[in-house]
Amino acid sequence: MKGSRKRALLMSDLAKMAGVSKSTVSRALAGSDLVNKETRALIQKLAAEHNYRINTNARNFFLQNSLTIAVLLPSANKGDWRISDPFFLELLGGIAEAVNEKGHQLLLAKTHPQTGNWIEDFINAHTTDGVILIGQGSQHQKINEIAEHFKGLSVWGAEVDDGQHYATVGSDNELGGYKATRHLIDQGRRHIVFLGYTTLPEVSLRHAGYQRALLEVGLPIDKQLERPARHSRSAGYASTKKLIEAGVTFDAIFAVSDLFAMAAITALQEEGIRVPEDVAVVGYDDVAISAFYNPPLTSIRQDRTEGGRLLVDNLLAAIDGETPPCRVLDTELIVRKSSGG
Amino acid sequence: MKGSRKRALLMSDLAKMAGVSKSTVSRALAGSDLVNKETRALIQKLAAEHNYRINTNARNFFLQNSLTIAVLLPSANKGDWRISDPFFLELLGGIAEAVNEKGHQLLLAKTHPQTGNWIEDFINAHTTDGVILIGQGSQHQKINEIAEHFKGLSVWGAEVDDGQHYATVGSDNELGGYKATRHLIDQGRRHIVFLGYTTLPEVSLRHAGYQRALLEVGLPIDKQLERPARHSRSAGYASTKKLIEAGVTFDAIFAVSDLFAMAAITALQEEGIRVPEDVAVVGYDDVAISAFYNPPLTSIRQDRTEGGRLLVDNLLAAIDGETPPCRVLDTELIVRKSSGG
DNA sequence: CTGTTAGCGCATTCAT
DNA sequence: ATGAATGCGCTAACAG
Repeated sequence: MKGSRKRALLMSDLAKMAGVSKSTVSRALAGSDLVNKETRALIQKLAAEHNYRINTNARNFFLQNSLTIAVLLPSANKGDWRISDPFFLELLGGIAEAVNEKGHQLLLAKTHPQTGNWIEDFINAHTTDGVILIGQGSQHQKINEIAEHFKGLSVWGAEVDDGQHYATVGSDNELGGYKATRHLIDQGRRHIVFLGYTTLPEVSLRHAGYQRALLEVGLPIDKQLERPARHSRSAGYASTKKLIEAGVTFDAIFAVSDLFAMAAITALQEEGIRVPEDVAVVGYDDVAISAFYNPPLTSIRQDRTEGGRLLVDNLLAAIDGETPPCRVLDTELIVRKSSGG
Repeated sequence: MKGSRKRALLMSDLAKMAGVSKSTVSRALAGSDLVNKETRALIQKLAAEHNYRINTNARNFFLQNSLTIAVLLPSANKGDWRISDPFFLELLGGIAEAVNEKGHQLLLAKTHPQTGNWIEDFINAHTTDGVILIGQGSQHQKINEIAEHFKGLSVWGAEVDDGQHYATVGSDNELGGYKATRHLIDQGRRHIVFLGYTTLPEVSLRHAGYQRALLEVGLPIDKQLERPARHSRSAGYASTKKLIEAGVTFDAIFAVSDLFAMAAITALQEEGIRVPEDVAVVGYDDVAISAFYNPPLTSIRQDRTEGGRLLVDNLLAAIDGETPPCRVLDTELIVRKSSGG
């Protein structure tokens, strides 16, 4: 570290102090039983007293690993980082927790999927032991190709097909979509808008759940009510505005993210449409602010702590040569005022 | 990287292919003029074709640096990561942008200030070139002690005093507090609550601005209106509830963060108090969701992109042995519906 | 139980 | 303009 001037303490220094060899110090610090209890204690005391810190660079270099895990957040365009969705942040928190528990460090990187250098850069730079991808987006093909020859991958998203070479972690999207829609139906709503971009695997599954709920109670599937809006705040707003302008009749909205739901509600209220009286709204993710939204937002909760843990578990397993399974998290319907409950 | 089995391509491999020595390859890849134009081109072509990636570990080890910057996010208690405030996330986005531009990587770490292992661990682990601290919190003393003998520090927060050994980057908190309060006064409000925990340097300055605005127009400083609530969502909610229960008269709230403001608004509305008709509210940060809150939130905007850039600039300067100055960012009042505008 | 030796992959003298 | 030799700090054989 350039910042501190004085030469750092080395193992050889400790060795001199303790009157032993570097190897013994190395072993003692690693807690090896191979070394005499007293010498070990002495060395550890010395290290603590002199505030010795191992040179991680040297260690990683020798060990050919880094105890570091990269988390890649796809960013649509510069500035508009998708991480701006609190859900990803909360998930990141869960990942950080788990990564720390495993004694690893977390490297955070943004990526444009468009840009050539992508996952591969990390893979080969030897700078991380593995890569967690947050959101597979519409990159399944590309990811799958990479996963074919590289195993240190763990992906937040949805299982796509059987020929998939990487494991995903994600909530039970189909069931989540079903629960949300079913809840709206149970509130007496009949014209339920689906707000989301079904090209994304996760969203596509939520959409399947939406349709299942409708069919189950004999409601028609009205294409007019399916708004293929992109996964962003402003798009949710614009989409809802267009829906209103088009004069489409609806009494509920299922939005595939809370942020999206909030944007929709903003649009509704600007038009004098009341939530939940005129239109009931359910979101997805149960982001922290949702409880403090006005009206408080009904949402489908995904457990990010558990999600982060599973992502890390899967990754470490993959690095060890195992083939971890795709994991599906429970979803929970959190009923608040926005759905009329 | 354990994940990929086949031995990685080394410089010596490229050297063999090109029929030159390792040194030449090293120089060619670094773009040195010392090497013949044609050989250089050949080597670079070869490297690209065979998808050569330099072993970052080895490089860092030799160079004694890491091209890595750690960002430390203080977390109050496990699980409740302060990063859950979108503002920090947005700031993190700005930092990531700047870090990338400088060709560095970003290591993200949570820390409990209580826990012994803190900044020092990073400093001595040689794993990062420097450390960015997000929010000095109430740790000024501790940080200052560290900064005395270690220069690779850059801190988001507020300048505390002249004997300070580290540089901060932050918005003009006093002016921000003033602008917010003055705006409420201009809306005809007279009983303005200050919601924030003044132990934090940043908040203390915002509070100073609050008082300046009041004094300027001859309004009394009413201690009853100053709520020393902690910097968290739920506390903002609880604090506001208590204020109402106590029967204190007020017609406006200046909250020191948007999240805080939203929590307050939720509390108000639960009690049937209308925003902005009965109570006008101004927040701080102008977080992305604020525009889509209901009512849309008036707030003091801090430029996180610029903030991130300055934090990184300051850090790199500090690492190079310079003594960068504390930076103060402009603030901008964004008027939306919550303040009655 | 402990010391000696060697080498990870790179960038950099110092030669040519 | 290029090559040979050196060493960064550590761990892991291999000997004792």
